[in-house]
Amino acid sequence: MKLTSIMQKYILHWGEMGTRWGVNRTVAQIHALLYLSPEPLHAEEIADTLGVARSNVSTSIKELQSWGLVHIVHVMGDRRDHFESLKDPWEMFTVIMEERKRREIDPTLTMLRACVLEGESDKTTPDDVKQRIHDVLEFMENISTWYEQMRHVPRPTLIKLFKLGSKVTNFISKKS
Amino acid sequence: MKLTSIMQKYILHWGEMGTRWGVNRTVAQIHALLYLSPEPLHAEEIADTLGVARSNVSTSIKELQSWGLVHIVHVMGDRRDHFESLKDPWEMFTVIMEERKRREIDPTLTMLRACVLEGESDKTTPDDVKQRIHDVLEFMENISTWYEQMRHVPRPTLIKLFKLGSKVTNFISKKS
DNA sequence: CAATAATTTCAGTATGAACTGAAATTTGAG
DNA sequence: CTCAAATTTCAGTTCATACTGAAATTATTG
Repeated sequence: MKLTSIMQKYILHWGEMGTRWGVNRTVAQIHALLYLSPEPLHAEEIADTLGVARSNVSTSIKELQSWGLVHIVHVMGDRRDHFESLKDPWEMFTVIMEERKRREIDPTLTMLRACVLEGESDKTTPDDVKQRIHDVLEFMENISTWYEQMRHVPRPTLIKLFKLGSKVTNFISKKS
Repeated sequence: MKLTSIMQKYILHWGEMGTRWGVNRTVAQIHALLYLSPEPLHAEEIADTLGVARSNVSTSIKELQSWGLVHIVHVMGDRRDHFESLKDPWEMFTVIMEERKRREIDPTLTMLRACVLEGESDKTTPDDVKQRIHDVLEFMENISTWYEQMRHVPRPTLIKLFKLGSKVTNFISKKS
């Protein structure tokens, strides 16, 4: 696959940004490439296009599949696996949110609850310290519950809400 | 500073989670320690408590200050700098959001706009590829604008909105 | 059921970021 | 202004993770 200057710029930047998240450069680059690509690509083509080892592509694709961002596709008369990315930015966004919640928020909630529980029978930890742990727990539980509710709202409604922006708050702040 | 079992658990977990973000372990641990600590700590005490080099604390504190999560405090009759963390989870959250937007979203928007611009005078990139870059730009601009609006909403209103959760959507989906 | 293509695994290597400790610099007190 | 304490800088080292290439495994075709 031949990359135009624009595609290169996009893929390189995405790779950089990936490292700022928990994602490594190659994984992010492959995702960018598959997102841009008009048709599904097979592993070797990805390796050639990005200049990385075939085996590296294999591992990275696995990672992207575990996020649910990339899916296998089969092409008639070709035994090789082909891969394609989700194409809807909104969907990619929600998939990533979902997964980050699962990998980061949920384990933290578990840890915080364990701390609070242990705190009940622990006389050595000062009360104000316990209080602060409790504050974090409460905050994250709020975020979590809010998110749980929001993700069950139908997409069109969500988009409408989104488009409204701060207009929703005019209404809310009035009714005390 | 003596860490109780609970505090250790909290700080170690926070350190782990830090690495999942862009933050390194020590930086995250120091932040956790300062958040829990009832009073501001000086660098050496932090180094001793966490078992890291004095110089490492210096660098990490700089990082935390650049995020606006930690501030210098001076204690009467002590020339050493002391440090304290923001204590309000909501405030910490918004500070982090703000900074991540600045470091991650804004540069990406710049890149995407450059791609779209270059695309206007580029005949080599297929139209559907250009379209997809445009889609991402549009999506991120939406997020960005929404965020800009939301951050100017007064905190109490925001919290109210938050507490409402998906109740806001009942209203919205009705008026088509 | 070969033969071959495709994919995955994995041991070893490369790379980059984090960390240390010593030296340099800055700050503050007398 | 001098001295000591506090802080920062930085060259070298450690450590974690990404990456490679070869070998092993799995799948597909005739």
